[in-house]
Amino acid sequence: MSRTNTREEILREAARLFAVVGYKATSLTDIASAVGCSKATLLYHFESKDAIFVALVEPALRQVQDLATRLTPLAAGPAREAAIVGFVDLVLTYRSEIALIYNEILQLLQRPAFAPLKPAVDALVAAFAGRSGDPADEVAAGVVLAGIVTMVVDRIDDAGDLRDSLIRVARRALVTPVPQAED
Amino acid sequence: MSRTNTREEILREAARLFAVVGYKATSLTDIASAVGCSKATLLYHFESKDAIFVALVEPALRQVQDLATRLTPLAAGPAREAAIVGFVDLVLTYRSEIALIYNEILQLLQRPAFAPLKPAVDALVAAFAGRSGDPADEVAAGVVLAGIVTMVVDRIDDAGDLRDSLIRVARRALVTPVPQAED
DNA sequence: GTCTATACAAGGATAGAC
DNA sequence: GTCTATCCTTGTATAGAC
Repeated sequence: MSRTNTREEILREAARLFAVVGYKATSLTDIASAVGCSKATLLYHFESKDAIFVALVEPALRQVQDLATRLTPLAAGPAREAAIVGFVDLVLTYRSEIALIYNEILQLLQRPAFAPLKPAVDALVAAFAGRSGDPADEVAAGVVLAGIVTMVVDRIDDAGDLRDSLIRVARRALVTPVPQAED
Repeated sequence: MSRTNTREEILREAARLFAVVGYKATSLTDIASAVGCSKATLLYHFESKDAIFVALVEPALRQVQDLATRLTPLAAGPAREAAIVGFVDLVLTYRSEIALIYNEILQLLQRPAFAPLKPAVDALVAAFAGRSGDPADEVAAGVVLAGIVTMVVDRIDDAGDLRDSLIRVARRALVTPVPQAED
């Protein structure tokens, strides 16, 4: 099969497959058959499976670096505001590429053994959100919950004030009014 | 080699290896040689490599469910506070087990192609933290940054107010005073 | 319970023809 | 540029002796 843009097709199909089943779970054979070519053709256009992945996320990588560069000359206050808005927009723009990376975890969590986790996490998120039912509050709750988990892994050897810092940022982030219950 | 607690030893060594090199990157052969037994012995005690992993994270899973259950009878306000403190403590307690899951991503990010990402993320975190240098502010910054990324992936199909919600929670969470610069 | 030996499948990657 | 065929390695799992 002859094409003008085999390389692009490989990237497109690889992105689709990585997004659906994850990077590790996608084999060169899978990509090849999706594209309609052989594994050898894949490896003619890309040095390795790894290289395909890197090619996919590379534009996003560059944009993060650009954002960081743009922040450098700014004073602390404006830098923070620019970082917040710039980062949110960046992440939204490259959500598919980021999902490629996060899917490695989602694959793990989708096993039957983890099924009971979902309702428990939902209950936690609702509690974080003050049971308001407001989507904005649930987003905030999700940010806090996921952020806490990530930071603990990131600072796995921390022996200091991590606990207090986490609790304080969570309280700050979740300052919406709580609906009054009567009993 | 005869042991009273081969099963425990398998879990211990598997946890160590999974934590160091990741789940996927750890083979049954690796675990067997760390324990000092054969692959066949591993598979006598556990149905599969997967079963070893599940056995490792299962206690953490149960604790999350327990926490969610404890929150159920509480009113919104107390539930939120109990959720925050309970969740932080839970995550800190089971950090190693959680790291097992997150290592799948960390493996990806540790490749050479992603090396330039680290300084860029550090700059973003510093900007989020208002360049205060305070560790507590950097923890807050990390929570917000990681939380935003996770939520965007989680709500990948969102077409609504996600952007605004994210920006607002970030501003709320990062309300520390910013050092004044003179120019 | 534990071992050795082995079977089996699948993945990434390469050689060389066309 | 693309293919077929093949190689090598690794992971999972089983059989059967001890």
